[in-house]
Formats: sequence, structure tokens, C-alpha cells
Amino acid sequence: MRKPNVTSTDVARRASVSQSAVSRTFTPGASVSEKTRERVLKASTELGYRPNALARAVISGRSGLIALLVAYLDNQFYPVVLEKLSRSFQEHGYQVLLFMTDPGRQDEVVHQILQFQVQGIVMVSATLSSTLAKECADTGIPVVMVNRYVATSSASTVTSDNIEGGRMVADLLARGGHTRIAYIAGAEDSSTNRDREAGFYKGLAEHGMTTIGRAVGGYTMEGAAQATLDLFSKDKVPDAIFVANDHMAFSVMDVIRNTLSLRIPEDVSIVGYDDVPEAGWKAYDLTTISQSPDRMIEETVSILLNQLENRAVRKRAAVIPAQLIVRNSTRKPVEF
Amino acid sequence: MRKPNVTSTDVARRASVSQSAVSRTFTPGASVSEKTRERVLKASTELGYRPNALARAVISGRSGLIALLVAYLDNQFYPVVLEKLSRSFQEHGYQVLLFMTDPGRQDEVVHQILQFQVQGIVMVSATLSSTLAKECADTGIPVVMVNRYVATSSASTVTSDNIEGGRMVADLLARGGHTRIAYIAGAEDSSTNRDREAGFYKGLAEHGMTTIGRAVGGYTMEGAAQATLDLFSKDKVPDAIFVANDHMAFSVMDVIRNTLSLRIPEDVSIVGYDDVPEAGWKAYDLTTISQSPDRMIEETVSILLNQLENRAVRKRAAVIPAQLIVRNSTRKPVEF
DNA sequence: CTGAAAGCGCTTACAG
DNA sequence: CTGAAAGCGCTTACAG
Repeated sequence: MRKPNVTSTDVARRASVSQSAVSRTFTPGASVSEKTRERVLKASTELGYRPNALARAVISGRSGLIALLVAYLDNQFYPVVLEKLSRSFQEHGYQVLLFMTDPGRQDEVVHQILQFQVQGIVMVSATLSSTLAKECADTGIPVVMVNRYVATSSASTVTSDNIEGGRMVADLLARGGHTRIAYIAGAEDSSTNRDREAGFYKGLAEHGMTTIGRAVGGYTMEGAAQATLDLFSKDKVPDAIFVANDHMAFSVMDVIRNTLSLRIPEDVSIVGYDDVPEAGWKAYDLTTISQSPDRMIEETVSILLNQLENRAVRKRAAVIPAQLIVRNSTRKPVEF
Repeated sequence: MRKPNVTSTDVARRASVSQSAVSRTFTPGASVSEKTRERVLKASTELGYRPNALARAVISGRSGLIALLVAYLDNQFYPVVLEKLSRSFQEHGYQVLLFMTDPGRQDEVVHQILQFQVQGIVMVSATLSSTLAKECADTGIPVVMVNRYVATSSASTVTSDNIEGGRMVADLLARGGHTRIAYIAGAEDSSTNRDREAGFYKGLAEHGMTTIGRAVGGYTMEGAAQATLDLFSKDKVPDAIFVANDHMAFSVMDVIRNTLSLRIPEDVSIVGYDDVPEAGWKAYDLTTISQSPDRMIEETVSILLNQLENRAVRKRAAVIPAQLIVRNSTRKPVEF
């Protein structure tokens, strides 16, 4: 037996009150007498009534929906962020509309998003074309990009202090006595890669050093494996590699140990970036930089909710301090 | 400059047609002349009109929303499933509403879900109380539980053939010449654990064998680490362990190698379940059972969409064949 | 093919 | 506090 959808009118009839009274009962802060409220609640339970959130959204202009755009989840950093973000929005009374985007097809997806009257958009490691960013801004929908930075955009950004993070890695490797340092890049066009690399070179320069090699892994494990082989096919092989993120670093470590039969950290030190859960697993025990996902999420939610409540607020760019996590994939600096 | 929301009426006015004509232009299959359509489209572009999907949902009774309930994402199996499911629903024209649930608070969450008039619910490794399952059934909202099975429920289920999977593991270990075999369980009350364990014992029995020990890891890495220490603190230590899932198996392997200083597979063989991406990483190279997530997702989407289109369809229980993936965490059977 | 009109389920001034 | 009424943006018979 399938119940036809129960509406506020049905409840009103049963409780012998007006439809408005039913609506008020389910509107926090609306004025209803205790007696009316009780009758409405009783009738609602009996009929199995549940307010239609969609109709409410249409009339109130507040959908309670936040769109979350994610490009891929194989790098464990994203599930972590996704889970924390979702929980946080839920706790604040918002629902999360999830969109998996393909690079390049993001604009198409955003069109769908806008149809659903989302109140805000969070993009994780994905960037919005400037046209679309403007479109959102015009519509008054705040956009926060997490882990990516686009200068021209009207969107807010939340990123780790990638430049400082890169610098810290350089410092650790330099003080560890490494002399043949290499870098494995992520996607060349990503702001995270640019900043981590820039900070890394800056940090090396402070020690009067530079890299002996560079290869591009494109943020994939396969790319990183190939990049590693490339670096070790040269005359001068690295004694330390900074890999643009942990996800690639695991692949680099596997190749170094299993294909090249070298020891970590005795022959080569490896440093990653992100401090994803696997970095703490003993098989890798990877020295890395924590992006402090908790703080990133906190900032993201706070920026977005602020903009929802006070539409005058301008975009913001939050930079979360980087934190060095020293494990055993790197030789210890002498001072340690 | 913030555009006020553009509505179909605005477009109608600009295009000098009726509001109905605008609506029809955006309704696939509705009858509009080419001339009208063009005028509407032109006006829409000029004004930046986008149909309000929420209003459409209210009137048509089809929200186009599917709720996805996930309990946690730290086991990489879930992000994989989540990503594939989302993409598949998107491709079929549905949007995904994501809910992270806490065990025990699932009913509360489902109440919110129902308010959003979702057309279907997919629960990944989460179970619905029977009360709530009935509530959904009454409302005519199909529910599919992935990776969990509840006999009494009116929900459809999609699971790996966990019994056969467990049996295959037993067979592999028995034929590998192991004589002191142990089992590390997941959450005792989960159907996946029950079935994997039952199949495992059944398979051992076929070889006239049984286990020498059993410990409970509760599907967490910490629990699995402790379970491993417990098993190795007995007089008779295992030479093979079947761990209820890969996520725990990684922790087991770390403890065996780093804390107990034993070799895998020379001293102990390890088998997991799920074939998550990390199982293929060389540092673990874990023998495991693939749940064939692609096929699980395919079944899930197909069951749900079928029920949406033809409400007469009853619940279904799909069982996906298990597939043994032999890597190097296990001693090879003599026949190999 | 087209427009006027009714209606989806709700919120929210408005007047009492 | 309460109800009648207008209205959110849309779809969909209905009559032409």
C-alpha cells in the first residue's frame, strides 16, 4: 500500500487548523501556540507528514543546498576532505549535492548545478573558467576553491601555504646533507604544483643549492613511476626527491625499492606533500607536509556560510600554515 | 551587479511568447515550433535564464535526486564506489545528494533525505532500520543497499559473493600448504564479515582443516593491529591469516613486518578482501578478492533506475561473483 | 503549435 | 496567535 504524498493541507484538515498553522509549526521561530503546535504534530505523525523541502526552497529562495565539485577520489586526500566537508555542512543544516567532474567538462556541470539553485559551490582541486566564475558571482552564489588558486577569479580560495611548505622541505633535505636533490612535479598547470616547486627552489637557494633534476608525474602514480625511472636513468642520480604530493610519492617509493632495488632513506630520501592517511602506514612512513585538512575545511565552511548570511562580504583567500611531518623516509638532519 | 533571478516569465516577455512556450522549449519532447524555440532560446541566452530545477521537481513530482548514504571514506573501497556511482547517476541524468552518516544516526539522516523528495536511496555499507526501510517502501522510494545484506528488509541489495570469496581464500591457503591458519574478523554484526567468515570455514572444511585462531579487528586499522598482536601472543602462531578486508590487512602486514619482524609471505601469508587500489601497490602487493566494483555499480544503478521507471518492479538481490587476485603476500600453491 | 489557466506544496505579509 | 490569500517558478491538461 503506497501512501500518496501527504501535504500540509492534509495535516491541516486532520488537525482542524489552517494550512498556515501547519507551515508555522515546521518553521523554526514562527509564532504558534503550544496547543496548535501539539495538534499539528500529532496529526503529522499520524499521517506520516514530512515537509517538502523542495517546495520550501522554491518559495523561500533558500534551497539549503551546497554543491561540492570533485575531480577524482583516487588520491586519498580528496575522500578525507570530502567526508569532513560533507559532515560539516550537514551539521550546519545544509545538504551536499555531489558532482564528479571531468577536467574540461566542469562548465557543463556547473550549469546543472545552477539549475538546482544551490546556495554555494565548493570546488576541490578543480578550477572554474573565469566566464563561469563570473556567472556565479553575478547570480550571487559564493564559490570557494579548495586547494587551487586562480588569480583572476572572483571566487574565494582556501589553500595550504604551499610556498612555505616547499621551502620547509628544501630546508629539511639540505640540512640532512643531501647533495643531489630532484623534484617530481604534479600537473604543471596547477597552482599547488607551481607554489610547492617555487617554495622548494627558494628554500634550496637559501642554502646555496639547486636541484640536479626534474621530471613531471602529472599527479598520477603511473606518471610518477615513469618520472622516477627517468631521473635514475641519468648519469647523476638523486639522493633525495621531493615529490609534489603523497599519492605520487608512494609510487616513487615502490619503484625505488622494487624496480631500482635501492633503500629508503639510506640511498634516497623521499618527501611527499599532503600527509594523507597512507603516509603514516609503516610500509611507507613518509616524511611529508600536512595541509591540515581540518583547518582547511573549517575555513571553507566558515567563508561560505559567512557569505550566505551576509551577501556583502567579499571574496577571501585563506592560506593555511604548512606543517612538516618528519617520518622515516628521509635521512635525519645532523642537528636532530 | 547582481542579476535578480531570471524566470520563465521574464523570458516569455522578452521573446513575446507565452510562459508555457518557454517551459515547453526546455521540456524534451514537448511540441514547440522551430521558430518559437529559437526565439525562446535567444531570449534565454540574452537574459541568462536557467530553468529552476526545484520548481520543476515540485510540479512534476520528479526531483531527479538520488540520495547516497556513506558511513565513512577512510577505507578506499568507498571512495572508489562513491566516485563510480556518482558518475553513473550523473550520466543517467540524476543528481546525487551525499550524506555521511554516523552509525546509529542513520534514521535521522533518512528523515532529512525524504524531505528532499529523493527518488531513490543508495546505502553503501550502511543498513536501514526495518522501520525506516518500510517507511521508504510505503512512500514508494526504492532503496538499494550496497555491500550489506539485511534479510528482513524490503530494500534491494547488491553484494559480492562473499561466501564464495571466503571459500576461494580458504582453498588458496590450504593448497599453499599452510597449516596454522587464522582469521581476523571485521565488524561482527556486518553481513560481509559473516559471509566471508562462513565461506572461509566452509572452504577449510573441504580440505579437512580449520583455523587455529580468530581475532576481531572491527574494520579499523587499530583494531586489526591489536588483533594481530593477540594472534601472535599465543603458543601456536599462524602461518597464514585471512583478514576480512584489505583496509585491515595493510595494518596487519605493517605489524607483522615492523613490530614482529616477520617476513611476508615466507613466515606468514596474508589475504585481504576488496582489492582496493592500495592492494596493488608494491609495498603491500596483497593477495585479495575483487568485489568487481564496476559490476556492483552497474547493478546498483540498473536496479534503481528500473524501479524508478517501473514502480511495479519488486526488490532484487544481486550477487556479484568474487574474483581471486593472487599477488605476492601469499605462498604459491604447489600446483602453480 | 499555442496561450490562458489551474495547480504542485509551500512561505509569508496582512488583517484581525 | 490565527486564517485567508497571494505568490514562488514551474508543468500540464485544455481548448482553440
